[in-house]
Amino acid sequence: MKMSNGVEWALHGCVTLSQSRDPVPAARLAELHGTPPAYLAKHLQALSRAGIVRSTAGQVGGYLLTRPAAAITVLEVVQAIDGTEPAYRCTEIRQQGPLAVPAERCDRPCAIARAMASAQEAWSGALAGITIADLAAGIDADSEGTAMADVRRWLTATA
Amino acid sequence: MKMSNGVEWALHGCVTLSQSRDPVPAARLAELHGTPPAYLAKHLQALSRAGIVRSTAGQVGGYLLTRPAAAITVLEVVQAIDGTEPAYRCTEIRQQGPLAVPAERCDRPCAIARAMASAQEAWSGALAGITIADLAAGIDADSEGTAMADVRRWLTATA
DNA sequence: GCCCCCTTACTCGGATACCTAGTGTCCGAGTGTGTATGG
DNA sequence: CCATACACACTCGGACACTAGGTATCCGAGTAAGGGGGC
Repeated sequence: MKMSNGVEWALHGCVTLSQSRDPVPAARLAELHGTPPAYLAKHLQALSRAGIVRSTAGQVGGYLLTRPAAAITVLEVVQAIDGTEPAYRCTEIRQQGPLAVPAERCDRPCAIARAMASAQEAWSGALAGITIADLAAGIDADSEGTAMADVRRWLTATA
Repeated sequence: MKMSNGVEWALHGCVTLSQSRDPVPAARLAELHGTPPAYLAKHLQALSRAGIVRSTAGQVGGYLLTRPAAAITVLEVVQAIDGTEPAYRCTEIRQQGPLAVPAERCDRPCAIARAMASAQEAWSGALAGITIADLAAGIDADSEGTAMADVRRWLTATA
């Protein structure tokens, strides 16, 4: 089970975008995070499709959050990049083989699928309880309150 | 984020093995579950390496659980097949780019990594709280108490 | 001086190669059983 | 009748192809700004 690497870039990108009131081009974000520009752009497209960011074309265009950072959960970003379907997919092997269970009695998921689904639920719940604003606050706390100010300064410096 | 398909087979296989006191060959398990025999064998090898099942060679050999089903958690089986490292791997991009944080101040994981780790913890905790015995009981309950008896009968029938 | 149009440079967006990791399969090494033989 | 040695059939284990999804990249379509020209 491996999560797409783009999730990390998308989360960092959203935190950065939360500090800007003007659109930020993908190339600028890539420069700040030291990531391949084109690949980061691909993931930003996914965020755009999910309605988390809004893109503006043209000369001073770029990406911008559609909502306040406190209204965007980590779960939304993860699902936008990595997809919404759960990690465990039941292939209904209980309906296979000599002891197959008839399909009519498989109205509810089997016990194994239920167990995996409950774990997935716990995971999703944890991520849904954290917002981009929380992440920004955490990063700020780690750097004694200077990190976000530095980001804001850097974004406006070369703009 | 996609979990290996072999996890489902391994869990079903462990439930089946919990119903047998004699070794069960991989080919027999594959027949019961309708899965490719060679591929299932590959995953059983992983379970063997993890110490969850014990293999016996020879004419009446096969696989057997090393512990009571109530002492084997779903988490163990999942990690044996899918690996122990978490789905999210932080690449420390905070140390990249023009606003890089010096490595000396990165003694603890960044806020994003902490958020993902807490979610992973919730997921692992949920799976660690369910045992193979619980799964067997759940499957039994779904079929009004006949499923495990049918498995035991089938295992001894063609042995 | 003001308005309109055009050029320009910059942006995103999707379509296109590459590469790792999961999927699936096969054959060889090892082992315990069962039988045939000799005492 | 019992012990021993052998041959056998069956088991696992690791090594070998194949395929899908993630990784990385590029170029074209579209747009807003800014400058130049006309009124």
